[in-house]
Amino acid sequence: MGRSPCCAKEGLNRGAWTALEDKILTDYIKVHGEGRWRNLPKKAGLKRCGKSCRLRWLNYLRPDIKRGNITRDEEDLIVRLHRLLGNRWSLIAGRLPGRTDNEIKNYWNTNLGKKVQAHTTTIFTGTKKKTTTTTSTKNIRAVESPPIPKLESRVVRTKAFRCSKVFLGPPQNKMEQHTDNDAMALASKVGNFSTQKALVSESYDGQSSFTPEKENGISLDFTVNLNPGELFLSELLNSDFSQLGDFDDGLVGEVSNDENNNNNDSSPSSDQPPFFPDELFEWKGSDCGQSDVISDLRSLASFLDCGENWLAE
DNA sequence: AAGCTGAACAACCGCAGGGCA
DNA sequence: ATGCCCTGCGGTTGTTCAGCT
Repeated sequence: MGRSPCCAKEGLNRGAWTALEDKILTDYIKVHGEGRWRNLPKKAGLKRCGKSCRLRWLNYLRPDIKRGNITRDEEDLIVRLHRLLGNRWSLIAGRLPGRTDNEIKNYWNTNLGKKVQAHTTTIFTGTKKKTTTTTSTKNIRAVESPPIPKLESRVVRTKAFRCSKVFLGPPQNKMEQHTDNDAMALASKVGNFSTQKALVSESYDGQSSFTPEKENGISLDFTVNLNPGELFLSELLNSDFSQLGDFDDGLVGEVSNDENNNNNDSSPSSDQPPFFPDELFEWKGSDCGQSDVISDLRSLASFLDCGENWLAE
């Protein structure tokens, strides 16, 4: 199918926005509201493309934007969420009121990514490498920050669709059957628990199914058909994980079977195995790397438990 | 003081998904 | 079912600025 270009580039301003442009855009949005970005520049009298206007508004002009340094709490949250979500900056930003995905992405790329990388290198090699962020005053915050937990590749791949109904397909083997049943038990136990959103991928027949992710030679292949329901990742992040059991603190950053997993791409952007609560892995005695996953979930849970306070500020 | 280097961040670009006609 | 539009997302680039030599 054809696609018209986002905007005709001729005669449009590019680069940094001027104060006047900012004012025009802000005034227009105050009057007409957000949206209709494509037509906005023409109506507002801006020589910008709609995309540019949207970006400028969302990343800079919005009144609820929180400017200033990323706090340690925010930094910690970013690291933890990134560990689980990967480069899902918009999702991460959704947990950081006033912060934009662009800001978080930039901050990650310039600070946290390096720190995490350095930390990972240290873990793998046992040697302390000098980081690149040591001298600049801009990086004082980074230097003062505590060691960042190792970036693990346990990333939840998310898609924003809902799931409310679960269908148990015929078990293909014992382990898969067990997992299915546990998943159902857990889903009913925690109500709105919404890992489904993160765990499932949509199949072509309109149903959703767990993607048979192969990790460490273990197939997680089982099918759970889900209709769009009420579950979102945000709900997952808001879920009361305490219902899942007593979670310890301090699990983030623990080094587990990395040696067994180092065939994984360290980049979180690659497809990653889903994470599951403990109940899904009573069979976890097999060495298939799930302890990391569980650790991540626990970490997220404990973190979110303690993190809601400041988030609510 | 001038040039160089790297960090920080704003902005751009291309792609994908959803909605609608 | 198809095609188009709109929007959002993530990766990348460009610019500015501070620190260092």
